[in-house]
Amino acid sequence: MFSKTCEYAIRAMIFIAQKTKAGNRVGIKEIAKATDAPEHFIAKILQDLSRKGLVQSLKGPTGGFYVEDASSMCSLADIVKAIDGDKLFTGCGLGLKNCNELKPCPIHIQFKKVRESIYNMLENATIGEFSKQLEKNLAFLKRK
Amino acid sequence: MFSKTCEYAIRAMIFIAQKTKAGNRVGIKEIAKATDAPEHFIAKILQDLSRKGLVQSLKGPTGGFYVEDASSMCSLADIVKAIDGDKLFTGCGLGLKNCNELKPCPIHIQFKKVRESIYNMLENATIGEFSKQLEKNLAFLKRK
DNA sequence: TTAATAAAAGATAAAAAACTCTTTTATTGA
DNA sequence: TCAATAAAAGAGTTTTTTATCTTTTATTAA
Repeated sequence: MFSKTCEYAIRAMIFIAQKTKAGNRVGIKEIAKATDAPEHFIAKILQDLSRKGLVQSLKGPTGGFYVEDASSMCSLADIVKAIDGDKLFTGCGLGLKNCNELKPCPIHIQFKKVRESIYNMLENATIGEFSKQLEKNLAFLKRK
Repeated sequence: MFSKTCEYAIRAMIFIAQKTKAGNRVGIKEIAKATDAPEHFIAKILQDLSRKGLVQSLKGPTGGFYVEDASSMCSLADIVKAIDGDKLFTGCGLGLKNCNELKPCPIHIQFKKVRESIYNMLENATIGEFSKQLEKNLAFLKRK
């Protein structure tokens, strides 16, 4: 469904949002541990998200990653678009470039419905909401 | 959503089923052209599907690929499972191995619904049905 | 103003996915 | 039986994704 890069990104964003709410900035090492992701890899991913404005960061001592108020309202769809692009939401299920209503691929209609339900889910799911769940221990981010 | 390999596989299976209904076996070259796939690559994929019994083939002159009656009832879900495995249907949306009802990841519940709708769609979509659409020119398989 | 800290940036490596080419095997029909 | 045909099998190559390592830049606080 999502690339690994995107999975790491979502996990990291949720974790950072939670820490921000608690009033802390958080470093790469802690993020990597908490989300069970390769440290240098998640660093690259966050660099990218930072350039795109989905997360904020500060260098130096007491530095780290955090999210601005606006960012905690960002949806999973925003993250997925930033990392994987929008092919999941708009592309043809069979990878055909010229698939459309007029010249549909065989699974066009069925696939459209599924895509819409995925999009709705991701669009309505904000990072801030999830970080609440995390805090209440109603959800988890670690693999083991 | 699906790997490219899987997309090619689905396109090829639909095309072969249609040709079988018309009473013909069909060669790799024709399949590659009709589904806009790399010839040697789709050959490998069909070898695999053939070993798994989803498609049949005969070597030599007049040989080619075809589907047994039973195979034309095979669903998209069968093909996806054969090629991509079942991680799309069972895996965690965030790639967590230990995600479950008791210890859910933050998107667990939402994701479950989406996965179920994907599975239902793929399970209820048979190759035979699509080949009918193809024949009636109600659907298409080529990229250009 | 300097030592420590932490992210940014750059370069490289490993693994997986996508794709290609060549040789072998099975089948046909002349 | 033999030449032609077509898939199977084997052995690559290329590209993309995932991951790691090293150096640089920015910031802080002592």
